[in-house]
Amino acid sequence: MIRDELRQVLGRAVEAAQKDGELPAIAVPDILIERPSGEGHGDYASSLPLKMARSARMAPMTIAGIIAAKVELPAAVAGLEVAAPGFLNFHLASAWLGDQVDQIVAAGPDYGRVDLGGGRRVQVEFVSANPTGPLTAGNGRGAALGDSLARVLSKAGYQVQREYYVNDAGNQMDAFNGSVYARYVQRFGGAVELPENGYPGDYIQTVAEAIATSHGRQFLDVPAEEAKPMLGRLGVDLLLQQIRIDLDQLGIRFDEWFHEESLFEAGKVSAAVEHLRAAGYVLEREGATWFASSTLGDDRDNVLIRSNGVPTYFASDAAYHQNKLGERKFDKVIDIWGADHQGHVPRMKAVVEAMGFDPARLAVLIYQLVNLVRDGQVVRMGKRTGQFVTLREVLDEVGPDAVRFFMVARSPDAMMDFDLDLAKAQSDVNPVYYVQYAHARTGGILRRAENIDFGDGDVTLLIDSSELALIRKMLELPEIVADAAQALAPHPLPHYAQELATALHTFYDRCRVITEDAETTKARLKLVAACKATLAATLDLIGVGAPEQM
RNA sequence: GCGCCGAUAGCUCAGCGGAUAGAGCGCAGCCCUGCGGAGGCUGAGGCCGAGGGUUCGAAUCCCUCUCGGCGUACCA
Repeated sequence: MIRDELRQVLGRAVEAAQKDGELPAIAVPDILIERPSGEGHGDYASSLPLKMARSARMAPMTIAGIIAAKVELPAAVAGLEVAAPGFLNFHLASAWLGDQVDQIVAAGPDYGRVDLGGGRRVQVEFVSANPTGPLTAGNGRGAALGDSLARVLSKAGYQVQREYYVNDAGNQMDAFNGSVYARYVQRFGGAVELPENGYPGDYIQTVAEAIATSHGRQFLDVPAEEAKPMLGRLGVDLLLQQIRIDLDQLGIRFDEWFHEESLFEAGKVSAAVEHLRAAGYVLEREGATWFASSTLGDDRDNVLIRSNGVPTYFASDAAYHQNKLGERKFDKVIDIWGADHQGHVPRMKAVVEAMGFDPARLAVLIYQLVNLVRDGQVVRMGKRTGQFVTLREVLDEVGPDAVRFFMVARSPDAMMDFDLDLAKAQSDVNPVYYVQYAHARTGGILRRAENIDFGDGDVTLLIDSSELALIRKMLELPEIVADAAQALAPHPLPHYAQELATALHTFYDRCRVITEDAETTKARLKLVAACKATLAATLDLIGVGAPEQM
């Protein structure tokens, strides 16, 4: 990446100046290369002289002049200028810019790839919604975020595994089992009340109905305490099936569906507790077994095993993370949770550390919850309340591409009001269609020029301001990928996609591609092909389709 | 109470230490007898929640406050 090259070039220039005594031997601050905002500030800029001024006890402009004199510019850079109050502005050479078009065409769908990961293994665990109900619109946000992040990391040279953690153990399952049982019995006219903290949602009746259809009334003859888990098991399977279908429609495939129950079956949960005990982090108090998380920065201790002998969700989660980090040995594990699990973060970090792992190997991403707005009213979401809008409804109403684009575009930190009516009303002017249209347009041009071989197109003919602007915009993709991978934040991608689409449309409006001028035609076709590849790569990272025609 | 997150154009949101604060939608104009007008161009519209501080420089960092979301269980 040219950005890294400029960083190195500046570093060497400072070093040389220090060696020659033109600059004092102070510690050099991090060299940041940024994209200047205004016109006329070049393609890249650095404020390094400003940052050095204080400790060097020299005027920023003087430092800038010294660095500029010492710097050895790569061929890509046509000029470097010093600008008040102490910026260094780089201008890219248009010959080099044109050359990048060839590079992009050669890279094709691979364009944008950077090697940050060096093949290190990263696991992204996301969605992981309880299989006690359908996915909600809120889960859709975690789904879009997680999958896009996985795509970005993969593009950035990591070996990525996508995992869905199925919470099919614990006392919420008891509540679920009892709920399905009640609806099942009621279906056949029996009088069994929904359990006290059961699931009131209508979908439980749908599940019970489905089981009644496939299995008949056979569970009525089974003692209740045996029938409940059997019915619950069938219910979970049905719901997981639906969850897979929803995710599939969003273009999300998990490499692994990891069942919490398997940890109990293999004795991993008690093993984890014993592991913590051996490490000296377990204490018995009030009849329960506690994890001493307060000694590791959490503000309170946490129960691992209740006084009734039943392990908490936290205990199995400890075992789960031991499995991820210790047994499967991922170099990095990224958990993506909704804001309602935010309180779980400090103890999870603490338990990972207590088990002897470097806590930096675990990153927990929290995304703020989604408020669904319908008829101007916020719909409170939650499977326990039975009041929620399903992902399915949103998918049916707005379509998967718009859902993904919209969900990925928001910073995870920002709470989000998803107005269904608005999303529907806006769907025909949705930014995603604007970007997809740009891609289809490149497809249309190339189809029209099928019989023209533009392989030897001369890129030095691309000199219109809109052509150069488009090339510059395409060159940003690898930087965006690198930044997104580093920050674990894919949300700049949709914004970039829009800018790229605008650059294409502007070019299209100013420059006719297919003309009598064979040479210009070939050069521009090559530019269009490069843009098509860049758009497709960007859309792929977001997880939406890149249609050939619309 | 304490902790985490948010507050930027009429609306939905980017920007999160740099040079005149951006985009989409909406609004007001303009551009088609040429490759897909689901397009392009121009304009109006901002005490960047409030107040202090740090810095050559703050929407961006620190402190206080206001409002909103979430968390603060032997729930998950």
